[in-house]
Amino acid sequence: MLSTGLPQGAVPKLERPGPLRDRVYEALLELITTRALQPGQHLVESELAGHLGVSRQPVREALQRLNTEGWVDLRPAQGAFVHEPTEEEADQLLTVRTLLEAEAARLAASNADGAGVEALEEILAEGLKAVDADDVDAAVALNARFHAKIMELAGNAVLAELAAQVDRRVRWYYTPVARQRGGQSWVEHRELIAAVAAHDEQLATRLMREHTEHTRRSYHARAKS
Amino acid sequence: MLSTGLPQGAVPKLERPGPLRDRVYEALLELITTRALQPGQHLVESELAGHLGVSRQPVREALQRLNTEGWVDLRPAQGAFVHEPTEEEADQLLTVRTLLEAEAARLAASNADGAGVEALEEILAEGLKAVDADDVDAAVALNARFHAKIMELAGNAVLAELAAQVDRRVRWYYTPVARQRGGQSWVEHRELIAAVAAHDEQLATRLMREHTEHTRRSYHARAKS
DNA sequence: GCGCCGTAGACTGTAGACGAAAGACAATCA
DNA sequence: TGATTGTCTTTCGTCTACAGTCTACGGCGC
Repeated sequence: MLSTGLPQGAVPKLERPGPLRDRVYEALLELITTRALQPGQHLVESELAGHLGVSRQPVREALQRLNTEGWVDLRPAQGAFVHEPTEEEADQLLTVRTLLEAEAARLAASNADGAGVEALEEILAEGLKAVDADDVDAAVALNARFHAKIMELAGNAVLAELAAQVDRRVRWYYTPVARQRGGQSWVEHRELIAAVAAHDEQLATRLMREHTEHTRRSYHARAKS
Repeated sequence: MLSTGLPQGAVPKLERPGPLRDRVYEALLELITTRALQPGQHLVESELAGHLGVSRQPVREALQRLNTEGWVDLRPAQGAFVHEPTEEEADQLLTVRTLLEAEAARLAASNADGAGVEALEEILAEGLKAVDADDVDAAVALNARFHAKIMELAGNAVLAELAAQVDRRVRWYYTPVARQRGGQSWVEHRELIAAVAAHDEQLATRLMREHTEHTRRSYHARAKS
């Protein structure tokens, strides 16, 4: 028993800066996903280091990580280049995403309890509100939160980690068209929640699969235009 | 047209050492998977560096990569520790593996041509030969090659990469029991090849799912003993 | 004897510097 | 005029050095 008399949870853990490489990683990922760094662009270590006010070392380590996660290509003795997505790769990513999300939906339907369903419905409500208000940014963000919550309810950490990576990259390729589909998908979300609440694994799987397939179709429709 | 008169394909491309970090990565991964470095062990950078005859820097970068791929845990300001697999995590990994392999089987059934099926049958023949000869190591290696070939036939690079990572880790957790199941699985492989050759996607999916589920059951049977 | 505090050691995190390879450009020769 | 070669700049890969932080151990007070 601690005898300090301090409120247990209130201590803010003495906010530490945390490893520099992680912050560099976050910063670079942000720059990439927001298209501030364009696909194919050559990332010069010393430039980034100077720009971020750190040494080259943390930058290198961040680039390493970005490389293993597929955001940048690390050509030996030549440097880092922002990955250039191809049509084929985008399609393959969407296939994998469909797979992972569908499984997550199945597991969520299997595991979800009342509190989980409630949380989903809360996000749904906010999402619909955002759509009504034509707040596309909020709608997109809430969409991500919805899928993340499904993942959480699935209770499979490994699956969640893979899905998070795949999802983020899909979102990157997909941002140009993401805004179009902002509203539509929430109708599908509602059905999915019902299936999860009813513990209907098969239905949940099917709905999520169709849901992500819609996304794929939207993507291809744009790609051809 | 090159006028050197050198034989075109015969030049061995002047084998370059390649980035040091990659070789360190390979070396460490080998040490981990072979249990030379045991789970939970503290990996001291300077020790590894000295042992491998390189500086700390390449070691750090290799550890970074091993961290993102889940082989080691990198506790801030404390160093790298070989990841300790839990029962729960192993189970989750097996779930994901089942998912990925089943999808690969489906895609393989959809895409495979004569040459692909032939390659599978060749591996199968070698595998059965290894089993007959009680050569467990060869059987295990061929098993990996078989699954890798299925992945290749699936023609989805993203899927293949994820599956390779998951597979390798499953194999790591599973090595203690892998040897038991050396022979049994080849019977199942034969059926799978037939399904792929017949382009029967559903059957191929089902067979692969059952196949990997057998693996899971073996694992749990061992875990409880 | 028990617990707390201070100190020392070890290891990581970060920075800076040097050598080497790859690409670009210009000068030279056929 | 075209290709080739030499040089030069840029950038990466690696090494060494220093500062910050955590852990462990010994001494001190209660």
